[in-house]
Amino acid sequence: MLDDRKLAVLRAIVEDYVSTNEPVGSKALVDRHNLGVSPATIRNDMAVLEEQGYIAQPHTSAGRIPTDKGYRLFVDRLSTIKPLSTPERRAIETFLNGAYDLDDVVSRTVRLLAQLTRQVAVVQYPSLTRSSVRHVELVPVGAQRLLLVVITTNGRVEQRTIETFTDVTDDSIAHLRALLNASLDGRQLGEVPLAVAELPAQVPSVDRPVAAAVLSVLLETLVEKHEEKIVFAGAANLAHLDFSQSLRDVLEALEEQVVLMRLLGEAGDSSTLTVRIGTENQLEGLRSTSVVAAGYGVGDQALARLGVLGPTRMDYPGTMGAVRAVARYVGQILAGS
Amino acid sequence: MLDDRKLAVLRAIVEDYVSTNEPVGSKALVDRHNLGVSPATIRNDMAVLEEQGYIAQPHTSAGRIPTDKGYRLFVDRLSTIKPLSTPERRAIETFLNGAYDLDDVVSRTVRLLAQLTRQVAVVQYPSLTRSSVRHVELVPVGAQRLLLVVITTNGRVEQRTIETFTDVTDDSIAHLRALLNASLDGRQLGEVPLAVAELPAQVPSVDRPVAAAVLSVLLETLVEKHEEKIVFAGAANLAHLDFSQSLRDVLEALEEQVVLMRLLGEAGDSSTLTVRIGTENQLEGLRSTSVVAAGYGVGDQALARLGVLGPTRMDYPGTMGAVRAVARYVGQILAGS
DNA sequence: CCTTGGCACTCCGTACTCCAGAGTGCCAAG
DNA sequence: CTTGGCACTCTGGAGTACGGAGTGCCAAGG
Repeated sequence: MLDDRKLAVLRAIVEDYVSTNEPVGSKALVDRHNLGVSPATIRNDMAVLEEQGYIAQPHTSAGRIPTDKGYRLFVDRLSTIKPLSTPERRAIETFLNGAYDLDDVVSRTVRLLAQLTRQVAVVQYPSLTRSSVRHVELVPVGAQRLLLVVITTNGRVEQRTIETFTDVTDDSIAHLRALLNASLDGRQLGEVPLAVAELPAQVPSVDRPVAAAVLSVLLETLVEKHEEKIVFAGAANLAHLDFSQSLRDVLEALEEQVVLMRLLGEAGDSSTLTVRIGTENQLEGLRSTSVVAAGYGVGDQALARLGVLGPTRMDYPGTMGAVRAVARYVGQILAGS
Repeated sequence: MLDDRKLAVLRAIVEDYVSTNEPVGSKALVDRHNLGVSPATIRNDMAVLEEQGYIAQPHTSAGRIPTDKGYRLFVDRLSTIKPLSTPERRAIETFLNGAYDLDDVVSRTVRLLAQLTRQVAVVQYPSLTRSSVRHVELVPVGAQRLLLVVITTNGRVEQRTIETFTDVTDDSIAHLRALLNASLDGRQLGEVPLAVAELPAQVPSVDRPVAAAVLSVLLETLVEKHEEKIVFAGAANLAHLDFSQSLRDVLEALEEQVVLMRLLGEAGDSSTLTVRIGTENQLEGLRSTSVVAAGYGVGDQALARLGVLGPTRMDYPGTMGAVRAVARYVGQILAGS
């Protein structure tokens, strides 16, 4: 269907359009890439590519620009991920090594990725499911309120306040705390629900209501909340693009955790790069943006995802290289901590 | 210098310009406000106002727009803070009451304020200086690393990892933890540095280096880090404004914690509203934005600040009302927890 | 001394036309 | 299948004209 030269033409169109942001014509194409044929020949090829839906022209008698389908073919078959330069690698290292905290790792990562790609970076907090409980703390706060703190092996600390609605004696709290630690210490988070189910039986009946409240909050905290937390950076990089009308939509999407979740997509292997181009991600208002995302984590197991959002007219090889490199490095950092 | 009618003219110009976003002329002015005089008279007044620097015209033969100085006079003398409507108050209540967490309070507050004012909201995390230590936890994490967790009375949890560079026995850790809690529990954060200074003497000399590392991290955590944390929301509200060239600058400023700190300004009384108009805040790129900020906290003591950033052409009375109301309500929430 | 109507003037924004340039599609020849 | 030629289309910028809004000034009136 598409011979080698037509594919070369498509690649050249994508590359030129990405770098110049202007529709590219047949003459410019033969000038900048030595294709060894004349503009007229290119025009014939372009007509075929257009008929098949890989490129389009904004107006009659303008150059061609790639369609989403064209970018898709480019990403899948015509490009190779561009490795980062040495200075870039070094920047990643020095920047991320300074982090002292999970929060800090995430916030540094997102800023780093935004700077590297000059686009909007999005990072999801690592999931806890693969880590274990290291310690549970239960502290009275004010009259009828407790603070529950769970410390996990990957350095994460989750906290929640709990309304008890009745006064609780210090003894009861101490007892409950001891019970929790005895039962949960060292346990993988995935096993927590089972372990928790057995606990109420061991609590004196007076404290049952309080224990129930604590346990339900504990489950909520570990199982649900943290999965959703996502941060972004680099919104300023959108401004110099000519988004104009849809800029507002994009900014709105970035402030919606749920939307960002869907954008980053399902967690898979750590190493897999996902690219969603234009209308491939269903969201209204993100029709002209692409997302390059990857899982990151320890070993092969992805803990969460991170990625970059930019215009469909994006440097895919470079962006993919940056996302992959950062994802790997963050994985190493997390493994070491 | 400026008689009552000239002030009324200035007020009318500000109000009209804010609502229409177009330079306002003498005829439109007498039509919309019943000033009881003719356009020619208004023109004379306008000439005076312009000479004094309160208004300016974009071009000869265009209407007038307020200058920063004009807005300043308007805010100081010509406007009264607009109280929120009942539905708005109710929205604040229901929205903020659902929060279960300090993080949650802050993130809900910032989104609420952005929505109420349809501008960019900025909220600083509450300072810890007025609260007390409720509990200190020290947990081994991996081989040569400790996790320090400090729980404070206002429900905040601070965490940091510490490199020890040597192996530490569980006994040493337990001892150090007991020591920390004995010495710091219930102490106001302001007093912590003094209390900490006395601790090393009570540690066996073998553990001195580790203790020193822990204490220095403890001080850092409580005294420095948390003061800087600031979040924002509502960037999408900037898009529909015609910022165009400076939009990038504004977005960049919003991602710089330090810049946001300076924007919110010094903490003063809880109840004081601060308004910085245009060039009054020295920052490049924020020349055409204004900031309305207020301290919030428990009682009269401000713990931190929150505010709104928008174009100088802003509804000051409405924005000030929203900021004041939200600040008060957040104070109540914090006092109750 | 302030206010008012009249009037000439300035300038913006829009609409319109015109033209060059870039790019295309098609065709016939190699 | 490739290529040069050619007529055609469309965009974008430059130039021009013009209505409208608004001003500043002046002289008259209260």
